[in-house]
Amino acid sequence: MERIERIAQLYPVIMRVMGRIRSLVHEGMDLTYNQYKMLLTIYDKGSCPLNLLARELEIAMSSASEMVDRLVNQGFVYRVVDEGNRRQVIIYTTEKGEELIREVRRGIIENYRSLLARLPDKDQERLVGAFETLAEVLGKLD
Amino acid sequence: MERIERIAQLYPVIMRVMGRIRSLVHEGMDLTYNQYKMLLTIYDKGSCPLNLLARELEIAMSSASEMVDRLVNQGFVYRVVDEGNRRQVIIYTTEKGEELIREVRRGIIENYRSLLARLPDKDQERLVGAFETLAEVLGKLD
DNA sequence: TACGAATATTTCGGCTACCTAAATATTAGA
DNA sequence: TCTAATATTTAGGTAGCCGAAATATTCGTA
Repeated sequence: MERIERIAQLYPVIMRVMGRIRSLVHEGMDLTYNQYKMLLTIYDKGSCPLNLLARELEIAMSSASEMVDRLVNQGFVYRVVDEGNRRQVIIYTTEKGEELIREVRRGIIENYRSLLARLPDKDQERLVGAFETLAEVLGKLD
Repeated sequence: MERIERIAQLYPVIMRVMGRIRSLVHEGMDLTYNQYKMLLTIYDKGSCPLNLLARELEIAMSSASEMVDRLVNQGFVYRVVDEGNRRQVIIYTTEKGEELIREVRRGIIENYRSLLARLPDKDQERLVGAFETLAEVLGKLD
């Protein structure tokens, strides 16, 4: 079969299984995957202005603002007006949010571990290799 | 770095780019990706009872029913009560739906083609290879 | 054969996640 | 000192997803 068609055929298969992996790995966490990504982005920087958050997560500012609302309601982050530029709002993680993100992160690694344990060592190595190739090659399309 | 951590690190990177590819490839189509998947499933079988549709797309019956509503509203499919088992509803594509799916399918292939054209031949080959490895290895986790 | 259990679907209420456009507020610049 | 640019929020929509409740229909059995 032609190369393009092969890719068009494999794409949905891979997306489906990748999605499945995501739900297995994030199962039982107290955050949706998107909330996890957002909280992690803030946590890794210590704090993050909303506009940067939207840019990094590649979503509209209004979407980011709504997601922050949900994280605020759950007590994981809070907003502070930037006194150096009062138009800007900076998001900080709460203690509760930091504890959660560390816990979820550990849980995710553990879930990856037990998921991968179902594969023979050789396949695990092939998986890592394929992931690395993909990250590199697809990165060029970005 | 440990293998598990490398996978945990690469997973979101790949998901992000795969999602990006999806939106590039499906850009300008008159169907969302999920609607495309559903319509294609029906089209490939000629028709499909709702319960089977839900099972194949791995969504709740109620979700499938809503998606069918949207496809019906757009004039791409219609419902028929199965006379052999009047509890069951069978979904058929309309002429309009069949024309659309053929057109969208061609468009998707074309979009893949121009997307991949941005990669040197060698990388295209690596991409197919990585996709095939992933499909095989991840399939075992399913 | 009548009746309760199983099956198939739809509807309802509720949630996340997205978007655009409009409304506010603040700051920068001419 | 105004106007333009910047940052955010709010309002109004849509897709997609779920579980539970409401309907219909069919199956199996007493």
